[in-house]
Amino acid sequence: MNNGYATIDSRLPAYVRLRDTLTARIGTGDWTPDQPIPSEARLAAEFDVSVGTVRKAVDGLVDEGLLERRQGSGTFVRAPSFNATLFRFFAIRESDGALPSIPSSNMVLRSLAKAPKEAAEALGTEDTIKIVRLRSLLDQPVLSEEIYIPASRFAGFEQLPEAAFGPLLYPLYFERFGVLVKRAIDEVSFGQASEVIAKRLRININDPLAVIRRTAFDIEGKPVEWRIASGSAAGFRYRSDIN
Amino acid sequence: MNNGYATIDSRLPAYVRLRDTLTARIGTGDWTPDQPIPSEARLAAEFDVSVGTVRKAVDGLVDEGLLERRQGSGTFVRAPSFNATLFRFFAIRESDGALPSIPSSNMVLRSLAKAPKEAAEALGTEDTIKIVRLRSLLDQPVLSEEIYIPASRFAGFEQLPEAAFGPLLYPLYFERFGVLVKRAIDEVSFGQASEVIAKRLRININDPLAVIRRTAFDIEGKPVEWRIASGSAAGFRYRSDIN
DNA sequence: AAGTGGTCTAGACCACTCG
DNA sequence: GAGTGGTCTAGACCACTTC
Repeated sequence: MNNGYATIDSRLPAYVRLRDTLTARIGTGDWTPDQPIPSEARLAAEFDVSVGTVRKAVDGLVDEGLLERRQGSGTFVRAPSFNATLFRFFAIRESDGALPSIPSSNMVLRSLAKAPKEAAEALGTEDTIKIVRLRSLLDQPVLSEEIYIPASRFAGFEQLPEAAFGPLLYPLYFERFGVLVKRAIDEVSFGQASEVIAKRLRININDPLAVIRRTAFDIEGKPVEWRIASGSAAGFRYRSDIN
Repeated sequence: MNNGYATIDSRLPAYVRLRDTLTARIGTGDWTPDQPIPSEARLAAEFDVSVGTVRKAVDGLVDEGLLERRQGSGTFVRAPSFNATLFRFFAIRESDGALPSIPSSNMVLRSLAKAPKEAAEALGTEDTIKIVRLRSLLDQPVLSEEIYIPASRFAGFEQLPEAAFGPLLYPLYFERFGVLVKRAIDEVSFGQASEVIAKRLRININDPLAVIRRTAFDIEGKPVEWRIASGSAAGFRYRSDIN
């Protein structure tokens, strides 16, 4: 890992420095997913290294999922593919009919708030923006989410227009705040519905509840989001692919 | 993916053919984790390719976790590292005291058996060996497991001496049957304890239950194990690292 | 036909481990 | 000091996409 600070040169291998440089360039949004980035030969010339070294740098970013090669066309920035990777736990189904779609989202609250202990520990700060959402499938609420993000990195988030929000937050993080979620740790457990949660989900108090806590990290490994999501345990499915 | 059969030559790139050849050689156990495999230069000579091509083949296997490079020493077969990767869901704790250790295991039953529908579908065969285990932490049963493995690939499994079994099955699969678990899909859900399960786990009938279904796959992507594990929902934790 | 990534080579020198 | 992997080069030819 790195120390969390801008690790520019030191005496790292050329391909590592190039990789970091490219990562930064991707992060700024200079390059868009619809245009190829400069060709390997061009990059080699620009950075005064051999094509082989460029390939090795690009290889790393392809592995990380940031870039995508298309033979004959060029190399492209990948539109964040949170679809497949980070949203596997919405394989919630109703009465055995498979429903793999992404739930719609209703914003309940957005405000500056002091993070609760668990979130503050995960994020390393109490100074956060709190987001409460209700996610529904076919107008049926299935998941109640409480999300905390560091106010320092998401300044102004609480004032974004409603229209800016789609069903997924991570693309928004990236587009508006340059925060790219790269990795997350989920923890699934079971509990019972509190009064508030029961009302939101339209279930009874003390009904069994599935609870997912997630800490999400950016490219540099710094925590950028903590969330806790609750849904009725009945019919709940969490799928995880272990490689 | 490949078709599941020995995909030797066809007109694949040299590094792919070499990678497959090396994989096969690792699978047979010719190479042991305590001895380096032949050096890159040696492999290049043996297979009549350049060192760069050998590196690319080895790179792939390192990424897959089958090999491990040690600069100055050589490249080694990795002792199956199921520890870190495939056993993340045993972060079960008791009353808030973190207990990250691997649970011990008591064999309850081993026999040839017709797989239940779910297992048969996952494995593609009904002809299986059934294993029932009880896993405990500090003499407290925490997880009841029912495991099905294809009889064709694990012939004689039901007759292995008790002594052959450690707390983990995957190393055994590899050492005795050459089956290397490479990937698995877990599904966590919620249920209630049946009479049998309740008795095994020493809880009450209908107590809330966490249920984990897993399908495990070998290097070639063929399913080699289906299991269902149940534990009391209270205090249950399933951790998942998403990259 | 031009330009891109995909494969492959043959060699150089460096950094590290080990006897 | 010998042997190993780690980095890097400069070039070749192939396969594919696009115009």
